Amino acid sequence: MEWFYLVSMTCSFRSGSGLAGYGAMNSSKPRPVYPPIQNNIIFSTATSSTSTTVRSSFAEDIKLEESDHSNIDVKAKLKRKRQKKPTHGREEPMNHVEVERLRREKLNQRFYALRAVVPNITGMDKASLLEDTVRYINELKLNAENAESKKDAVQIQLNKLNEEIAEQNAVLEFVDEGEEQWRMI
Amino acid sequence: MEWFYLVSMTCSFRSGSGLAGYGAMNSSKPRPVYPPIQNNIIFSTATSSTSTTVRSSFAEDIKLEESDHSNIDVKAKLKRKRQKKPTHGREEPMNHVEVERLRREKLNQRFYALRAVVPNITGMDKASLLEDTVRYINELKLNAENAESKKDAVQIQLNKLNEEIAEQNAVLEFVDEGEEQWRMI
DNA sequence: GGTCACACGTGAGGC
DNA sequence: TGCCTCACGTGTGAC
Repeated sequence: MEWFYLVSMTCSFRSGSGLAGYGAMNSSKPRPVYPPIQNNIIFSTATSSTSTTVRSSFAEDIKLEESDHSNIDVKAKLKRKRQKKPTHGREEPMNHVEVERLRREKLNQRFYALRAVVPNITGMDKASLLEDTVRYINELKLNAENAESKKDAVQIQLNKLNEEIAEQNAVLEFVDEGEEQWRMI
Repeated sequence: MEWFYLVSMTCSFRSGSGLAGYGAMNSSKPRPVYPPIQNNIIFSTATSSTSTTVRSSFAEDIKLEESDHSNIDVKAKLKRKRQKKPTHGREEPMNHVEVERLRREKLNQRFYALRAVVPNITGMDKASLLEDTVRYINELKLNAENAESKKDAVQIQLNKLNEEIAEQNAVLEFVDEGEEQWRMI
């Protein structure tokens, strides 16, 4: 496992080597691997004290990296390159390549952010991630619904008890009043 | 807007025309557009009676299509094609193409399913979808947490009131008993 | 005409 | 070993 590297390395050194020849510079890029957050480990729904902290800071790193590098630096570079060459034979579709690379990069960052938010991920591929995301959203919806209905039920019980207590207080007051009147006689 | 078509059209007619020449049959495929479910309309969190039904049936369609077509039919076809040609000049990487197509298709179905589950989608592209998904998950988490804590608070109040009522009942019983004894004298 | 987003085929690499 | 997933460059249609 010597090819392990972090997520933000995907956004590094994007300036040179933009030749239009296809499949030439493809071998220098290792396959990305995801940081070992909740890989193949089934968590119960109650273990969210430590992992949440780690994942939150991780998502913040992603967000900072995304809003700093992608949206300003690369786009300005693209603008400059575009104005230099109006229409040539081979250097024209280079910015298209870079734009596409940027789009892919952004999409992958969103995937990483999603991976940081969704627990109980069963697989490492993107399809499994999306599947688990749908499952998790439905689960959360059900939980919220259950908690809400339980809260409503308890609230109804509490209101009923409040009425009961008010009634009992009225009875007590009446008894006290009668007792006092009875004593005055 | 005459190029509007449904989602399940992406999964149709995948059998023939697998030539290795690139970019030939690409012009007959229009740009995919997503069904008009909650597009640019901001829903509040309380409107989930009609839209949920529509989205649920839609997700079921996706699920059925995926588990029927992708996992059995195409894979069996790939197995047969693979055993026929061991190593040839041009027909060998065709199954790779088809496998890749299948993978892309599956991933897109997951994207559609996610789009059916997540409300308040701000953009039509995949990156925005994932961004809104993360936002929605955090929102749901917060909602569940709030409902749970509210439920706990109301439950505590109810327990306190129950104790109070029991105490008052004891007092009443004591008063009744004393009154009875006082009357017997 | 330029931008954006997408699907496609393809090489590479991990399991 | 083959199977599967991924990133890449490219073509293309809609804005």
